[in-house]
Amino acid sequence: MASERKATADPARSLAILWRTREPTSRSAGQGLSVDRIVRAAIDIADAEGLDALTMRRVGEALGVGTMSVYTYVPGKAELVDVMIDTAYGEMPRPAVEGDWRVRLERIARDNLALYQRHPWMLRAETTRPVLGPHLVAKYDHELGAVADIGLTDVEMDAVLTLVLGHVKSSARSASEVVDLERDTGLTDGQWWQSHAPWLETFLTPDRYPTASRVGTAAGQQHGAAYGPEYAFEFGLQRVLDGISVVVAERAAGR
Amino acid sequence: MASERKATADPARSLAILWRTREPTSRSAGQGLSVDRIVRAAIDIADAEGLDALTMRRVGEALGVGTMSVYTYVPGKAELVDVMIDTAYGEMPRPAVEGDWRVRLERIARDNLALYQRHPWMLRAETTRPVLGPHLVAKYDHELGAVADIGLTDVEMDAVLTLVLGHVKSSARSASEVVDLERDTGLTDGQWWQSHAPWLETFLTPDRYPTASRVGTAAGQQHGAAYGPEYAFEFGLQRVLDGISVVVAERAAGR
DNA sequence: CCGCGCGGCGTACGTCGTACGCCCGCGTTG
DNA sequence: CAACGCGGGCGTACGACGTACGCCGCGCGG
Repeated sequence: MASERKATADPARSLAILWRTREPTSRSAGQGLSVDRIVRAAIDIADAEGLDALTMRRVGEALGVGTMSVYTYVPGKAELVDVMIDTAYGEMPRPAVEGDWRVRLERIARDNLALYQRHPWMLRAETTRPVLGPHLVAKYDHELGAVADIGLTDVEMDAVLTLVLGHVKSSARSASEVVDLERDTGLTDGQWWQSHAPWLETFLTPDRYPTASRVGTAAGQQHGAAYGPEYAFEFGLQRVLDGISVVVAERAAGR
Repeated sequence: MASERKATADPARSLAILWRTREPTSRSAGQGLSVDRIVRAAIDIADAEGLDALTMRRVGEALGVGTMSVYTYVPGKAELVDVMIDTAYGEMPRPAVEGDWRVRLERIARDNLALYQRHPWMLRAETTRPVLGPHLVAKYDHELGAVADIGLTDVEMDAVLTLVLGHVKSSARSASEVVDLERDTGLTDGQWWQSHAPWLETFLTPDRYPTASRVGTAAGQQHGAAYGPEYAFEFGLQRVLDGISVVVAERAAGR
C-alpha cells in the first residue's frame, strides 16, 4: 500500500460498505465472517499494537481465516481503515447538550481527546478526506448542536467546530507521540530529553539561540514533570474558546 | 519500513547527520554523493510526486547511482526524511520582527502555511517527535521572538507558538487533502461532492440529521466556490489570535 | 610504488498489499 | 430427492518496498 489511506476511486463502493447497504445473505448470517467481525478484529489489533501492526494477514489470522478471505467483505486495506474510523466515531458518547456554548464545546473537545487516547491509530489514519460514514455524520450533527442558536452563521458554526477539533487533534498527536516514543525506545520522555541533552547543549548554545535555549529549557522542565502535552491542550483550548467568545459576543451585540 | 518516520534508537547518529558533524573526506569532496545531494534529490521527488513516490530506489536513480549507495550517507529512510524536514525549515524566511505581536504571529502563521504548501509531504511526514535539527532550532528561536517581551512566561510563549503552528498545520492538511484528491481522482473538489451527493442525500436526510444536513450544505456551497480551506484557516487564525490577546491583555494589566 | 580503506553497489531476503483462479458445500430449483 | 450453480473461502504468486551483507576497484598516504 502506498499511503495510510488512499483516495478511493469508487465512492459508491466505499459508501456502500460504510453504510452497510448490503443485507447479509441467509448463508452467511450467524456464523462466519462479516464486515463487523473484521472491523472489530482490526480495531483490536490497531488499539493494542498500532497501525503498523495492522496487516491484512494479521486480521485474517486473528479471525482464524485465510488472508484473502478478508477481501470478500472489504475491497482493500484503505477501505477497512475507513470503516474502522467510522466505527470508532460510533462509540463516542452523545449526551444531551447542557450548559452554555462554552461548556458544551469544552465537553466536546474532551470527548474527542478521549477518543484519540483510546484509539491513537486514528491520528495517523485520518490524514485524508473525512470518511462520510454514518457515525461521522451523527457525530457532526451532534457536535453542531453545541454551537447552534448562538448567533453564528452556518459557515461559522462549521468553522468553529473545525477549529476546536483541529486543536484537539494536534494536541492528541503530540501526546500520542510521547506515549509511543516511550513504548518504542523504552525511555520515558524525561529520559529521552536527558539522552539528547549533551548533544543539544553543544549546538543550542545561549549565545547563538538565546530565546530558544531559555524557553526550550523552561518547556523541557515541564516535560520532565510529565505534563507537557496536557498543558498545551488545556492552554490552547482556553485560548481557542476565548477567541470564539469574541465572535459570539459580536454577534450577540447585533454585528 | 513500518511507519512514515520511526523513532530512532540512536539519537547520536541521527543528530550527527542533521548537524552535519562529519567533515567531508578529501576523497569525496567535490564530485560524488553527499548527504546534501541526496536530500536535495529526495525533496525534489517528494515535492513533485508526494511522499509515496519517495523510494530509496528512486533517490538512487535520480542521482544516477545504485540504491544501496544512498545508505553510505544516510542510515535509513526515516533519517533521510528527518533531514529533509530540517532542510525545508532552513529555506524559510526569517525577517526581522516588526509590528506588534499580533502582526508578527500572523506573519509567522502565513510563512508556515506557505512552507506546507510548497512541501505538502511534510504534513504526512511530521507525525512523530520534532526533528531537533539546526534549522528547526533556528526557526524556533526566530518564532519565539514574535512573542517575546509581551509579558508571557516562557512556558506560555512556547504554548502560544504551539497553538498557532498547530492551527496552521491543521489547516494546511485540509487544504492539501483537497489538492491531492483532485490529483488522484481527476475530479475537482466540487465534482467530488457532486458525485457523493446522491448517496449522501439518501442517508443524510434533514429529518434524521437536521443540523448536519443544513450546515453541511452551507459549508459545501463554500467548498464549491473553492475557498473552504482558506476560510477555515483565516477564521481559525483570527480566533486563535483573539484568544491569545486575552492572555496578553491580562498580563499587561499586571496579572 | 604498494596496500588498504572507503565509496559504491549487486544480490538477496523478508515484508507488505492484493490479483487470480480453484474448490467445496450449501440453498434453490426441477 | 437429486442436480446444479453460486458465492464464500483461500493457496499461490507477483511486484513493490526497505535494507543486510559482502564484494569490488579506485585513489590516497606511507
